[in-house]
Amino acid sequence: MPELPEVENTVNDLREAGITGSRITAVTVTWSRTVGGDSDAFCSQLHGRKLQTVTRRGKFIVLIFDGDLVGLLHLRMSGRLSIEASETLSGAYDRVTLALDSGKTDSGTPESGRELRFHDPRKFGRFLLYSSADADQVLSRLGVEPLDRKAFSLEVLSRQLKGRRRRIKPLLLDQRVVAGLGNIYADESLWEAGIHPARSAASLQQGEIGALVAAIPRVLERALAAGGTSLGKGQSNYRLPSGRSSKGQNGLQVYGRAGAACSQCGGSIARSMLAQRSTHYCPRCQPEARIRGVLLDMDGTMIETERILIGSFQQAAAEWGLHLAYEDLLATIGKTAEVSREILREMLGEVVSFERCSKRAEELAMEAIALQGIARRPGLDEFLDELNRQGIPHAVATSTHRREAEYMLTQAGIRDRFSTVVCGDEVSNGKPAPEIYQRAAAQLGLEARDCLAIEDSEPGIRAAAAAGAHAVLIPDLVQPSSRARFVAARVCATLAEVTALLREGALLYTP
DNA sequence: CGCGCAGCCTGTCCGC
DNA sequence: TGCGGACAGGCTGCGC
Repeated sequence: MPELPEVENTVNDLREAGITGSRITAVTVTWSRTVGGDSDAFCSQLHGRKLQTVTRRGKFIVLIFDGDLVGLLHLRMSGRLSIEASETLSGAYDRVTLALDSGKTDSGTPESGRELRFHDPRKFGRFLLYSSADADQVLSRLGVEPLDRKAFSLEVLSRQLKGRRRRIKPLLLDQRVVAGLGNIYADESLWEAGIHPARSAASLQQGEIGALVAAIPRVLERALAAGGTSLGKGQSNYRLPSGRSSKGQNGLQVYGRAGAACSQCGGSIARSMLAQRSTHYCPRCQPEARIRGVLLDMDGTMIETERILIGSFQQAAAEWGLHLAYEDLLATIGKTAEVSREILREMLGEVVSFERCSKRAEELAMEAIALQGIARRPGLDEFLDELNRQGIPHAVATSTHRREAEYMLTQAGIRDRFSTVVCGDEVSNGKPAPEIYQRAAAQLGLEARDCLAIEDSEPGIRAAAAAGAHAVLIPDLVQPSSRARFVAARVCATLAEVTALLREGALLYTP
């Protein structure tokens, strides 16, 4: 049950209750395994000791007694401590009870006897005694304290994660790595850092580790301030020793919220099993992004056809005496085919039909291409080289019809770099419908959600996102709309930037 | 090294 | 209402 904030609150509550300085006058154990199997040894060791200090390390409550005796108390799933007057009836789940002498309060008034009771329905909790040297040895196996600002740094966590192929969530739950995180706060922290729980630790970028280093203390401090997290109302629920209530559960963003809306993106919180623990996350804010293939748009993404097409259309219109502004034509880029057709139709007015003009424009474009070829967009060659180097299959996913696409790819000198090309005339619904991307992924033998899709236009990025691909937007001639930015998983300035991410492994999150 | 699984325990909740 | 199964905030040990 309890994680670091609940344990910390418990410790604080014990301190406030003023039990330090008390002497143990009687010890009762009703479940011997709680104390390591030998109740008699436990009782006789504790009897007559004076409790000197109560502290916490990770999820352990550390009770320091006089005479080199240290109690390490772990609440595990359902453990709870309470301080009660001796005459209070003992509960059915009290596994260990320490009677404390009537110490003096600050004012010097004698108190009636009190008892520290270890209540633990599920019996997983442990209360073991050690010499201080042995206790140190046990505690030394724990990882860094996440609330220790100095100790819990980017460098320290980076070192812990470096080269480890283990998934990040089980790693965070490993007390040897970070001491005190449990299932709730591991999920919450990963959500806050925007990291998918199944990402391999080694795949995390410095920036992501930085986000985690910031998120973990934030999440824990918030829970601490709220008095811990208490779920449900049953016997095994967390309560403070004093019986005060906690309300940290109200601040949870993902834990126990499967199916509910993510407060950041409105998407649905998912729940799955990871390392036998239920795991909650937002698939949109915490993308897994297992990139197994890359799908590339053609016009504007790989080759500079948009400029040629605009120029040709302008030239064609001029043959009918119409002088269209380059900027106005530019505005048709990034619209769906239907919308841009309507805009162009309006520009041409009664002078010439859209069909005639675009047919002429196409001829002119082909002439221009035949004459000058088509330029590849900067960084394309290096990007394709990198894909080949890493053995990542890739395909073209274009709205352009087969005949023109083949011609343009050939003229641009990249036709032989693709064995898979899906064209607009081969699907029933063009972009922004997801069909082109779905088909391209299928032809690579993949699912679109395992693919990176690279696009320059809004309909394209919408198609890619709708197919479930990890959609990267590289704006070409027009500034991306806010909607395009919203659906894109990432916006990059150039293909070179994507190549760099690919080299770093930032787009290749191994599960 | 990292994963999955069983085990340790009892209570609660959900569907039938 | 009863009954079986899934699941619960933790951690360990084992086999692959």
